[in-house]
Amino acid sequence: MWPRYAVAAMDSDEYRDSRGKTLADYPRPSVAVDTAVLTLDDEHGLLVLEVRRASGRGWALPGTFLHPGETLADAVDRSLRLKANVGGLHPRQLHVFDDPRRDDRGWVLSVAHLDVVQPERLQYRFPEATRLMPVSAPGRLIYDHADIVARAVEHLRARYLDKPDPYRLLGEQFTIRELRLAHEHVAGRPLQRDWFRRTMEPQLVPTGTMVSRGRGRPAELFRRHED
Amino acid sequence: MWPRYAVAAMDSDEYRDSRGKTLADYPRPSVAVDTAVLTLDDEHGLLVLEVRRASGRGWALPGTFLHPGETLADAVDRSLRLKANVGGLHPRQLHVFDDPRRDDRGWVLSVAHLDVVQPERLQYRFPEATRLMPVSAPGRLIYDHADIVARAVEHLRARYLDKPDPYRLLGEQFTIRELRLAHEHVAGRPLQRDWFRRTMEPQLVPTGTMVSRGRGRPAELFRRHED
DNA sequence: AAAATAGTGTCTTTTAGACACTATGGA
DNA sequence: TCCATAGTGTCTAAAAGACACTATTTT
Repeated sequence: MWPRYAVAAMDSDEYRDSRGKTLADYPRPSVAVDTAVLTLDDEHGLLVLEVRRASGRGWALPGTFLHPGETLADAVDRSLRLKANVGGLHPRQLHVFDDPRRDDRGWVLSVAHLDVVQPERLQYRFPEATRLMPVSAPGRLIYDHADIVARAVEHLRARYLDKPDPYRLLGEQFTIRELRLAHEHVAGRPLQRDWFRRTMEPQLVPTGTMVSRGRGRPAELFRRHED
Repeated sequence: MWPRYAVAAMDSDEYRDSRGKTLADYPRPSVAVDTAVLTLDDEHGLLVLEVRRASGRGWALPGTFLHPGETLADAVDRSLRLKANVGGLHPRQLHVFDDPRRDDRGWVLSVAHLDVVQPERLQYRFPEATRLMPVSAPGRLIYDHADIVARAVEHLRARYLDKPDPYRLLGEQFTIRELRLAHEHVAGRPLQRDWFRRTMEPQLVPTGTMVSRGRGRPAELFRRHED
């Protein structure tokens, strides 16, 4: 047990050692961001964007070190532009990986992020420095990046349970069928057609436009509510 | 758009500037942890532990800077022992606050945490350097600490919806009534007595022991499943 | 006896799931 | 015409919520 005066003296915002340094002057970790960028493919389902390591060997999620004056979202955005030529996204934090020995380059904390993009935004990505892999078989990834992909999918699943495409995998307008197929890819299992319509339709705005895609009766296009 | 060779050259794990420094040698942020320690009081409901600032003015959540070689959980544990004389907890990450200007002492990232403790563990806390406040009225807190409390409660509520006291606010054994009162304090609203028993009892192990607490028919003590 | 609490039976409402039917286009 | 898909009615099963009753204790 500590005497009470010790508490105030050792509070990090006032404590100074014999050389007059504050705790903030002591060694600091590098802070990195690593992002699982997910997108949707009609054939292969949910895909994750991977980038070739600088050494040329192996694949990783796009990431970078946090620069002074930058927010984490800024750093995620910068890393995606730089490593994969993808821009304009809305990253969300997932987890901080903090094992002091996780990175052989030194003391590096990594803030894992999730980002979701429409497939068209990935069409100009660097063709040889990047690849898209199914989230169910992301290949061999460095460090804890496979773990990040798993957390990203888990997060996405929870969000897609009862709301129509909250992360906007689809464009502005879509049929209920397209919406259901997207949700099935996220959920990793088939969803019931009638139940799906009845839960989602009240949360959408009908456009009145009918579209015929392939065989079968034309379907109505819906869009999201403004908010 | 960047030529492909630029990608490899600027990858953070190989890039060197004209002075041969890697990106990891560039300025790094201080990393702090701040923790909303929640506990339960029969009268006042959910309480949050606050500590007096070193300057003596104002209150804050307990926190500290991350030290080299330490995990975030280690830092949380250290800060609670040092500032409040509370130990042996199991913190969970909530969010990284990353506004470069959020702390007037410089560039400081803060990883917000939640921790839940049984009230007895707080009985030896520093009496004048700490206080316990209701989460609904935490008083004036510095920086974004009120936001951390709100996130902590929100997280707790989600976890307490359908599982019996997952964060162990209560001890080893308890009656269904005690469990329900704890859940009502977390939920911030009364819960239905019969529905609550029917959802929780199958998830508990009966001990066979009956206890009489105050008036009314004695109730059976239950305990959690081993896992 | 009165009041308070434990524990349970049962009814109603809501929701999820299942099945089936009609409607409307393309091949 | 056949087939695929859209859209809807309706039944069933499961879950949530509401109400009431009996049981057992303290005051």
